[in-house]
Amino acid sequence: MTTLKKHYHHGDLTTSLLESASLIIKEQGVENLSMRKLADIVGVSRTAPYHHFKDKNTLLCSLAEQGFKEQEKDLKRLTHQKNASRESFERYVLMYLEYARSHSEIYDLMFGRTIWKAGTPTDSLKEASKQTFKAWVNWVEQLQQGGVLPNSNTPLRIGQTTWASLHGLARLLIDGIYLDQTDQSEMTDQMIKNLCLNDLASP
Amino acid sequence: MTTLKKHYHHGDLTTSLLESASLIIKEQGVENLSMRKLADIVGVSRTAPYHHFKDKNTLLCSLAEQGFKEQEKDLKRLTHQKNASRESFERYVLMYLEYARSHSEIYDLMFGRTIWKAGTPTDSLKEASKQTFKAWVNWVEQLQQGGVLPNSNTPLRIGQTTWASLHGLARLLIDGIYLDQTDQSEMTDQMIKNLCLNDLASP
DNA sequence: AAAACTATCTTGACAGTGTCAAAATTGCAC
DNA sequence: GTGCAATTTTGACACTGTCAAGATAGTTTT
Repeated sequence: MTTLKKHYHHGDLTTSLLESASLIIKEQGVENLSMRKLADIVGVSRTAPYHHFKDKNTLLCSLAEQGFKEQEKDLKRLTHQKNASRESFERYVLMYLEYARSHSEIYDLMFGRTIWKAGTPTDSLKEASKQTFKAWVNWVEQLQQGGVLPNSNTPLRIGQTTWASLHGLARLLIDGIYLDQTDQSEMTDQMIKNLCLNDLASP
Repeated sequence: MTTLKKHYHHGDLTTSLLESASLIIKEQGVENLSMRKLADIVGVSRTAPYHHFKDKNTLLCSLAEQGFKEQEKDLKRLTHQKNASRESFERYVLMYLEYARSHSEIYDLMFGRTIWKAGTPTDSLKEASKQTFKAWVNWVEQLQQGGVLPNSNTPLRIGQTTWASLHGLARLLIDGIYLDQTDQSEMTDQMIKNLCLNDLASP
């Protein structure tokens, strides 16, 4: 973005576009990203991006895909660590919510309707999201075996519901409905309690 | 919408716009609602709507507000019914998810970023949503007293988290991420189990 | 070396969007 | 009927995504 060559051929427009787009949506939100502004910032004509991305939707899918890849890496690291303790799970929940907060626009692309309903998810994106979810379910399985998450159902089902809960919380924190910082942290604490298997041992 | 008078003055443009807008977003999604098309359908010029709604955002807020009002009514009915049983809660959860599914576009307006983040919620909308949430918390309190929801925290906090979970599930069902019908119903069942206080009585 | 080819980028154009300012039309109170 | 206020229209502007056709540069072939 900073290095703008004045050659006819840009060099590596594809990644340049992705980087700039990522920056724009981070700072101004996805609704303020236009292909034309993006092209302008990268220093190229309006339609140049269309030789690297079929359309705007495809570009957004690419952005979302990066997010999934990153999340999958985090999950796999946790799973290989083989530390399925409650503390470990708590750390992940906090990490998940922090990611959602600090990359709220990417998060919205990953799970929001912009791509999944209004747009059309790329095959590549669908695959990435599926892979990430699989990594999540794997970790949930470990957490069940570690006695952190309930064993009352399959890893898939427990994974779906606890993730839905986490996702719901993330959305509320992100979408501008809950802004009070105190509420946010206490909601998170309570949510963890809701998700985890209660320790029923008497004191 | 069906009755189009050819007078200069439309009669009741405000409600006519709301009705048509509601129909359009239901059938084509909120991203396919344009002020111009809307005006055209109602049989009025492009800018006529702007004398009834400050801008598109305000119109959408009005739509969302209707949704909140309806939801509040449902909740108050439940509360006055004083039947804080698990069955009653289950019915509400199913009803909530069914509303989200069948009015997915309105639901998205009520809780999504279109209004709350990308746009600016009207004072009137903020008030309506606050009122609805209060009604929800009131019912949660009854459910806690009825031993359906956990008593480990205040009605506000428990209300926030269980609603977040419900909302997360609703979003997944709505936003096109989970489409498989079998998964949907089993996820719902499991979610209810997660939310409710487990009956620990031995058989 | 020149010529042919391919990848990349640009210009021009079209249909669509939200919304503002000024002008036109109408219904109602007097 | 006259005046006023509510309502609607026309014109305009600055945007948007994206297509078709042409221009340019780097690469390969001869």
